[in-house]
Amino acid sequence: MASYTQEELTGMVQEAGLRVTGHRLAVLGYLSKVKNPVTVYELVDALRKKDNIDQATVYRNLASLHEAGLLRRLDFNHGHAHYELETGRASHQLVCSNCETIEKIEGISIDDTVKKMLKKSKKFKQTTTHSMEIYGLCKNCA
Amino acid sequence: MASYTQEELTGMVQEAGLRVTGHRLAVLGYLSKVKNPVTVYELVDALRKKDNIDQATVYRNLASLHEAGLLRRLDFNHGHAHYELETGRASHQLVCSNCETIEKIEGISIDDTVKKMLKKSKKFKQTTTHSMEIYGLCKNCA
DNA sequence: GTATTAATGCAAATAACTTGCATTTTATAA
DNA sequence: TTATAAAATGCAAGTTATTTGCATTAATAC
Repeated sequence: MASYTQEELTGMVQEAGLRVTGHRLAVLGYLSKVKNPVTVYELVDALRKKDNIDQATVYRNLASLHEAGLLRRLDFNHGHAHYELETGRASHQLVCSNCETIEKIEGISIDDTVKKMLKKSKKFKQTTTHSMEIYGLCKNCA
Repeated sequence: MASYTQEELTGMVQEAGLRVTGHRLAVLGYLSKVKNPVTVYELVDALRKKDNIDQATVYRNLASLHEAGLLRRLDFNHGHAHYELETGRASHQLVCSNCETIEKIEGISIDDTVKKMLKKSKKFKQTTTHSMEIYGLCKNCA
């Protein structure tokens, strides 16, 4: 999606107050290149082809980057998490309830809806960025 | 939320093509009485107080009822699934990204948004019911 | 009622994810 | 630079949520 340069990624990591390591940059770099949220398995698999990275390291990096606000963690009821770069903008996707197909939809806004929800809420008065998953059947499964 | 009579629950199970058992009715009955989606743990805990039900049975009933379209399975990035009755209507909730607070918000519609998303989609041409989770910080955590 | 097939309990197995610990590396200070 | 404190890493082992195998029991169909 975004595809940052190595220098930009380094800057992002530093500004987040984290140390710059090859593995950390690799995780972030990979996520900056894909268009759909990826699973940890996919990430480990892809990074293993270049570096010798352990899955524990991948999990720890995902956790620290997420904690620092650089990543978004998504769940599509597939039994494992998906991650994507945190762009600051909302993240909306269609998810197949039968197979593991997902499709990110860009260019729509539900800010008004979120405002309405907050107005009705008793427990929340603010939100951070949000994600929305709409379930259905993909063309293949329909 | 809905709170059906025993007869109504029985009818729902039969129409779904499933056998009517005490445990199955208990699971469905419990879910028909709570207002927010519940965790499996909460369900097991609550049902254990009345019946001697095994957690494997709870999981299997949740799976069969979900498969039959009577339940909705939700995930709030808490590491465990939540379930609620499938009402046919959309399910919208605010979710705290810090603690486990969730709040179901009723009475809003995002049908237009879903239509827009489908129009932009390449992989989907229909959706079933949907759920939307908006993340933020609850008043307690803010 | 009896047969068929699904439901259940219990224990063991998986899958996703986390942690402990000894060993590098990175960033900071001298 | 070089020394140092703190964080990152690999590896193996541990958790937690969820699933499964199997023998037994109960629900529906005939």
